[in-house]
Amino acid sequence: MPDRTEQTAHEAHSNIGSVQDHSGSPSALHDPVLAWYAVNKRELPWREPGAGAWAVMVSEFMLQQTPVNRVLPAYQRWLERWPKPVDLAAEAPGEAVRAWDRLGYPRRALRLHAAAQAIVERHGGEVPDDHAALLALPGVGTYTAAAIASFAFGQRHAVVDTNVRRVLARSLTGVAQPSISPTAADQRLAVSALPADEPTAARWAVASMELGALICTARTPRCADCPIRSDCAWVRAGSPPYDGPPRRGQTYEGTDRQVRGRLLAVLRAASAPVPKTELDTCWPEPVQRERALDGLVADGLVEPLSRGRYRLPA
DNA sequence: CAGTCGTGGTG
DNA sequence: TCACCAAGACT
Repeated sequence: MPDRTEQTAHEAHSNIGSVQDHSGSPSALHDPVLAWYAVNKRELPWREPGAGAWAVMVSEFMLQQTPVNRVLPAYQRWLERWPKPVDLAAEAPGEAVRAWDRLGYPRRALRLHAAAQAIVERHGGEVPDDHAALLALPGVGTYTAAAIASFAFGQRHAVVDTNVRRVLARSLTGVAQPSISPTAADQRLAVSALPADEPTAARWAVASMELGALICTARTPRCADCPIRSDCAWVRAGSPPYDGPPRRGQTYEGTDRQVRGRLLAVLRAASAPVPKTELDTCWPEPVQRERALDGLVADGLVEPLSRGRYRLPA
């Protein structure tokens, strides 16, 4: 437990630049969150000391929109099979899609494969430590570039994922939920909350994210166990409910995504090319079925062969 | 920039 | 039960 006395009267000189009025002071959060993390962090394979940047990168790709518990087995198998970028780069992209299993969003598998090839071609087979170089890799966006640079190389970057956006929205801005999609304001807020010192900033990045994953959760936050509850602007305001616009529910039944998922499941399970007649059994409605299959081919997830047969890309 | 892209666990 | 949610990227 962090040994903090009750809030040491926040100075009234509040604001940083143009960001909205935070009722909390970012620096007041650092020590409690870091201390909490030291005690409560999960032991995850990509966090082990010898994991390396490739392990971090693989985990980050898999964790894009997929929960930790579902990533773990696929992650283990992946690194066992492809311990270095060059190992994956030498494989057919379809093997990456197959090994991706049912993690969802299989284009991530394709992008990770392409990123491995780019790492071999541009960086001698080593995951680059430069933020701009990372950002230039397929499938690496603002978040993932910062995450790899911070987690794997200890650099100082604002690592802004949905967890961090929620933690900052509550603790600093005082609202129940962050904006629906990431905004420039979120990014600025995260930058302003970053410790100045590089190693401390790197620890803050994982720690604040972990806090969002374990305590400051979306549905039912465990405020009673939160190390910064006494400094949290949202708690101080009486934990007001979310009052913004309704969040779009993501329907799945009957969508192209469901059809794509079914088609790809058949192809993943097949060791030989699959006749289209077999794929046709995946979905009764022909127009949507064709559209889904065409989409998969266009995305490079499926390769059409002669005589109406299909397979994962070679 | 809003839409698209999988899958499964859960409150 | 069923809507909501999970370490986003890309167009």
